[in-house]
Amino acid sequence: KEEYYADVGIQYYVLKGAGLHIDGVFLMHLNNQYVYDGKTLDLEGLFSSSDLTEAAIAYQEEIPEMLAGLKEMLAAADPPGITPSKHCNRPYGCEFWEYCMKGMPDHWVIQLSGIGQKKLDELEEMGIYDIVEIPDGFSLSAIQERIRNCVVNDESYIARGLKEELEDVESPIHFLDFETFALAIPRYAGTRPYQGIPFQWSDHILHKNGKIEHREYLCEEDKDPREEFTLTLLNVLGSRGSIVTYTDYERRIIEALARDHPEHHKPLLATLDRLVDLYKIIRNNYYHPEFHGSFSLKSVLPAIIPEMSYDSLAVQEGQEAGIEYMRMIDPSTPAEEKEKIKKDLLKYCGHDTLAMVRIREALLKLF
DNA sequence: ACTGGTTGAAAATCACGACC
DNA sequence: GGTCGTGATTTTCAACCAGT
Repeated sequence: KEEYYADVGIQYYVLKGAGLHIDGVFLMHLNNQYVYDGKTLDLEGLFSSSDLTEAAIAYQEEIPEMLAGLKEMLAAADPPGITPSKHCNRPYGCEFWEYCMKGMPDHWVIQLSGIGQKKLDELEEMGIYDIVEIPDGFSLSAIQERIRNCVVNDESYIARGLKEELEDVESPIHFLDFETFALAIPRYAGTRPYQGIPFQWSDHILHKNGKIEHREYLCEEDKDPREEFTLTLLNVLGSRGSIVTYTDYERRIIEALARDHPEHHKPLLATLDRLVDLYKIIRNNYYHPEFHGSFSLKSVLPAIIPEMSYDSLAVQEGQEAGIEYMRMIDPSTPAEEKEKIKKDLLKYCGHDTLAMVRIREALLKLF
């Protein structure tokens, strides 16, 4: 990747400047096609490296000038006058993002879902930062046009098909969410680097009579959780009823489980036909100005159900769940700490599935 | 009959945003 | 960080046309 050249170049500059003699510069890559056999890691297969010696040396001439520029910027009384845009988060997030964003409008043009740098530059050229100021003729995608309309008129968008799609399900309706962790160095036989390993599920089941039942699973031992995960999951899903998820992440995990566990292949594949993606339904059929351009559960939930916020949760996003789980199964974590993590994980995952129940319910009430 | 340019459809690539 | 679907953008390529 582009950014690694600078990274490697600067490391070379620092080490060389510290007096080390450097024969060559190499970048090591993880081979994500490598499958661990469960016994010994084959380092040759796991890693590959590319020789970037020339690129690192070529980069050296840019560094002194760059450093001078950086020093000057740091010594200045005022922060550099750079308009915040996409570059602030690419390739990595900038720690001044919050600070620089303060001056931007509540409905900033960057919130137009899917907008690229080109259109943003055009708007900046015209001095337009607020979605309400976008001129009529300006070319926008269907979804961006929808966002603009909703913001300008301060109203939500409800497509005709929303009710129909939300009701195109069979009872009992399962609302399902998985948590996974992904390790760079594979830990279990038959897995690859960064392969997502599911360790927890939550299922809110809406029965025909309106009763809501909650079932959940969390692997508590330090072992490959997939077998137990699969068995408990198949048991709770049974053979009837739609399975609602948010995005098709769960589908992909189930497909991977079916691939890696031939003994459960059939029943796992049978669940795929029952999946319904609530994210897709909302993206295609509904918008609320408080989404601020994002259809993630974290944006959609507070807009539709303000009282169900994420603030009170110890675990607030998926990545954190995986990290906390690793801490929970770590033998060096004290028992009471493990207990707390367990509670937080169950609370988080259950919160997401209940959120889906409530969102669907609230959207149906619009009709 | 050949060349060069244009057009438009199809395919490939890229960017984005969602999940973990 | 990985992965995937979606939609936009770019590239490719064949068909077409005008001019020689």
